[in-house]
Amino acid sequence: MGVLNLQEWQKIPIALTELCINTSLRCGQSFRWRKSDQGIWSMALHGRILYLHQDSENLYYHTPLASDTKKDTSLPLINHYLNLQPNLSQLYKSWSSADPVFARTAPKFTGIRILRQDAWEALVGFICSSNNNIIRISQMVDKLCRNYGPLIGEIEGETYYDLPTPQALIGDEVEGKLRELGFGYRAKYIAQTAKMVVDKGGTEWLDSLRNPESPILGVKEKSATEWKVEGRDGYRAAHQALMELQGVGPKVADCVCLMGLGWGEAVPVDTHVWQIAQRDYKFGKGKHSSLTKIMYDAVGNKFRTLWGKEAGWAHSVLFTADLRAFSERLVSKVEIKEEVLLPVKKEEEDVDDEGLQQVEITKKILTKRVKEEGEDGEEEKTITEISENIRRKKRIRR
DNA sequence: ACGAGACCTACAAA
DNA sequence: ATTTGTAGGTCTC
Repeated sequence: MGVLNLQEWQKIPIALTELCINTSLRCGQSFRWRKSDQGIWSMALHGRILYLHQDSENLYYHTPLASDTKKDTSLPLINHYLNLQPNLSQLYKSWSSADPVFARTAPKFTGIRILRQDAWEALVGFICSSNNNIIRISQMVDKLCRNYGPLIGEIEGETYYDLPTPQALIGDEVEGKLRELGFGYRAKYIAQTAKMVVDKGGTEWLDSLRNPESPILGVKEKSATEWKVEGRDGYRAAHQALMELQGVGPKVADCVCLMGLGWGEAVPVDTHVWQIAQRDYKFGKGKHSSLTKIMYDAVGNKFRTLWGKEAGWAHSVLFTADLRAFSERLVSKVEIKEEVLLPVKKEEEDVDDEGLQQVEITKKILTKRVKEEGEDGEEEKTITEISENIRRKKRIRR
């Protein structure tokens, strides 16, 4: 991508704590954005190619090749797509004051904003997401666009396709073709779901499930029904309707509700969130150790109680912090220098009624070199951890 | 209601 | 060099 000439670009003053595209565009919400090595994000959106770039003071946008009328509509489109209306730092403050766990994690993950994607795009993307990683999901969505979507344009040697409509995916050959393209078992899900969506009324049917407070571009807001801990009625109805589709379980349905239909209270509970719930919110102790439907709903209700109407937004902050690609931000580059095991004692110990046990205690001295990302570059330090290892060995019957 | 397998693929880690 | 595990789950017994 050519030289970044920001003078031709439009800009919106915005702080990184209000929006951080480097995080928001690659934390697994949207799978079509590309980033050039000069830090320019690009994607085909609503019939045009959109470039984005951000520094500490401004968000810059540019629509190369677009007609003047399309350029004129880019600002409202960006406001809509990037969901710039809510005051994010205010929301972070209120989530932090309600929840010490959030308060501890959030400072390193500011500016994470839920995008307002098209419902159909979110649906397709998240059907692809099962048992999968973000890189491959992105590759799959790209293949879908290149094989079935409309060509939007070519610039700087890059071609841009938009997502295919559901109607473009109802052919009998689609499932086989998608399998060839490496979709695996998700090929059937996409093909079936496309047919079902067309059957139910296409993207208009999907949009009928939207949060009326977050309508599609150009449609006037209406107020949603009253708040409940389990989510508003419209959200519950949308979730239930989506679950009828092939390849759409509770988690994918919640992703579509949150990122494609504007229901801020939707909390997708995946393996990451379930682990967070167990580790930091005392879920899964004793009974209910697995993520059953009961537990799935309980986790969502817990977070909605804690964080309120935009619980899904807060959830995404903790989710992102848990992603492998971002975990370096918590502790980056841990290198083990030395590990020493010192025998301390070895003895036999009484165990109630059971007999004698051999007990071996060792001290583990672990020296690590840790690099942490600070404001200006990296900081290196050496950490020494000492832990006691207790190994109970054979049982000796009395 | 709950649990266990199977399901496609690619790529890192052992 | 092969094998194993895992990555934003869902469906079917």
